[in-house]
Amino acid sequence: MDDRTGQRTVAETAPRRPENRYGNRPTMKDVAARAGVGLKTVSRVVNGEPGVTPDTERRVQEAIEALGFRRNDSARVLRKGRTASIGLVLEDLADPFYGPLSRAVEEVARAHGALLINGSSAEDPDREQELVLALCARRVDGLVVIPAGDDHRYLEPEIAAGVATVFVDRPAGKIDADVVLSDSFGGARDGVAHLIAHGHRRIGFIGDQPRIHTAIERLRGYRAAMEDAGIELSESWVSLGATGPERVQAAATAMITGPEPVTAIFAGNNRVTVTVVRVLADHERPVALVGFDDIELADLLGITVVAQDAAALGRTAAERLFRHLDGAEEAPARIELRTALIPRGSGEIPPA
Amino acid sequence: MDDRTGQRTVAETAPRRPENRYGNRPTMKDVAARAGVGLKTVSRVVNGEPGVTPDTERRVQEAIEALGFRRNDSARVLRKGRTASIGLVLEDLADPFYGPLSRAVEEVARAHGALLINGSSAEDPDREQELVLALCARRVDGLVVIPAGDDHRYLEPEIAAGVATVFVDRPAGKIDADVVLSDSFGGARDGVAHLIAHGHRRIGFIGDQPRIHTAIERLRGYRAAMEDAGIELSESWVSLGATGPERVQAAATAMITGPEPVTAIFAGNNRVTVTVVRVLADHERPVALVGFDDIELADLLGITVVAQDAAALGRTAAERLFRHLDGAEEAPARIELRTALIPRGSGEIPPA
DNA sequence: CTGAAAGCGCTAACAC
DNA sequence: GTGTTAGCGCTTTCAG
Repeated sequence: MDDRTGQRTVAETAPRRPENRYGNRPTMKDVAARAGVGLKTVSRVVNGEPGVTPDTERRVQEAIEALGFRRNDSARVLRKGRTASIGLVLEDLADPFYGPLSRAVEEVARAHGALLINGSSAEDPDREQELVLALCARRVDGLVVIPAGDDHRYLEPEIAAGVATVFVDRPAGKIDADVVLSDSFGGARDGVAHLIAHGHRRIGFIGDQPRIHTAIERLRGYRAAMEDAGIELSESWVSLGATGPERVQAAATAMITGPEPVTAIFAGNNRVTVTVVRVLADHERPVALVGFDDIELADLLGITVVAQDAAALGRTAAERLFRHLDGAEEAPARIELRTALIPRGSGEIPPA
Repeated sequence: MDDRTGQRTVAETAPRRPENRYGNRPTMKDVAARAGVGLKTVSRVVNGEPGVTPDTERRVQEAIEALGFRRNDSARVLRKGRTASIGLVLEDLADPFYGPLSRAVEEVARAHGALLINGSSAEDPDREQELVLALCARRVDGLVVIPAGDDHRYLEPEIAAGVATVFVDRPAGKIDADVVLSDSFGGARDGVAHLIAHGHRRIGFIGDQPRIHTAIERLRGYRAAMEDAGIELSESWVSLGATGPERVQAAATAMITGPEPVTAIFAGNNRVTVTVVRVLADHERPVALVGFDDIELADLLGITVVAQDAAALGRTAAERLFRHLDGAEEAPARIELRTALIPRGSGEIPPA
């Protein structure tokens, strides 16, 4: 059983206690026994605490090495009460808007020594709640939530119990909490005003489902721009609903071929824009287009967009989260990030 | 202190034990005391175990509600030895290739009641190892890894200790482990053969850094196609390296303007393709292009690609992982997914 | 500088 | 049906 032989195959020299449920892993106790020291000394070495002789430390390190010991953070968490992990609940990680956002949150978490648990709500309020509560049961230190639902009172006990929470992209429903979002209203208004400045008056708006805050805000921006220009709008120019290709395609087709055909379309988000671009590509009469959200390759396709910075959204939210975790006692705030209109051609097409 | 008043504001009725580090949260013990039952009975109710009278159950549920109790999974994990979470280490969640992959892994995890912890290695082997070991310390049940490094012996003790591990996109280095990947060699060969079939003989290859397995495989495919066609290739047609825009732009420009200018380019991945498309857009002489990886809007730009299914990669890997966790004793395998050539125009341009 | 004992909140094993 | 006890692997406290 003696293995001072210095073999490289660490795994084989691990102790074989039969009933250990962690796949038979060595514990600090095992390390202590092997190094001939007390449990607490091992703890000190593992955590880099002072007060250990270099010689003792070496012996402990050797034992750790030989046994292939790795501290069990579950036990640590139980004792310390902090998991050094945060949760991020978003709509769909497969959406190109959320990848950079998640990555930005991860970077901030990493800088604070925390891991990130991701979850996709699929825009389903029940699933959002289920995920959030699962994360709370894991005792994540904090939560970044892109809300799917519009009632977050279920989070009140958690927040009261100390789970720092920041909402992103859309405000929380029925509770007072931090939120970081883009200026959807202003961005949409600017985009539509841009189309108006290029001579359009019959402008369509295709947006997401009305229960989604950003959809409503962008629609408000559209209406404001139209009103500012003194344009009376036809309700046949406005379409809200699911952003799947079928619905959007139908809506866009109806708008450009209907009785009062639009000469321009404002697309409410990246998914809408992509589908509208496809529809317009198959259409002979040129129709102008401005889309909310930037898209990869939009420059090559000459798509004018109102860009929001997904990474900045995530970064700002995460930084605020960690400021709370570090003890800052700031009142819930609403942080709004500016959008940027990027003209690339499609928004500058004159009315037919 | 009695609060049978049935107030809705759950948070306020929670007990105020002063020194609890979980932000003062009620435990099962508190619930038991309040419901006037034993600890184990609460545990039974919380976990839906049988053997509790409906009446007792109701009283316990009420106490849970009133206190805002939520089971502490950290303690549960410590006891049970399973965290019901898996880790996914990839290169960069902001890359559109990985979003869908991560989402697919998440869906499988969800179906098995597990959460997903994501981490980005930024293609840095040290960071990959750091992340993987942090996940192991958290005692994730399993690991899906898109390797950045080429030596994974550091994982041997973990795997031996029972951490199920599946590699994706690239094989593990120096250890024998499951891997799920796309047929990079075959895909690249098909893509280049497609260009050759359209009359090209001077074909460039721009790929990722040579330490990345897929880069090498795709280059091999390129060489194989060229050799099959009896084309002797000039080394000035081949360029491997970082896939940042600067390097790729320089490489592409050199190839199309050099002494032996290519009439077609095969792009080794999505990032390369995007940059090459931009370069070719500014170039007067038409140059054919086939890219590895599909890209959003590639259909509108008419980019011919060799598509791999990122979601299928993730799903397959995760399913294999959970099969292991469910006790299947399968030997490490290599699963290769087919790629699909999608002609859209850019690959069918004849040589100038 | 070092170690023994207590206990984090839960579940497993066994009483009653 | 229900409760009691022990203990998961670690950190905290406090004594040597």
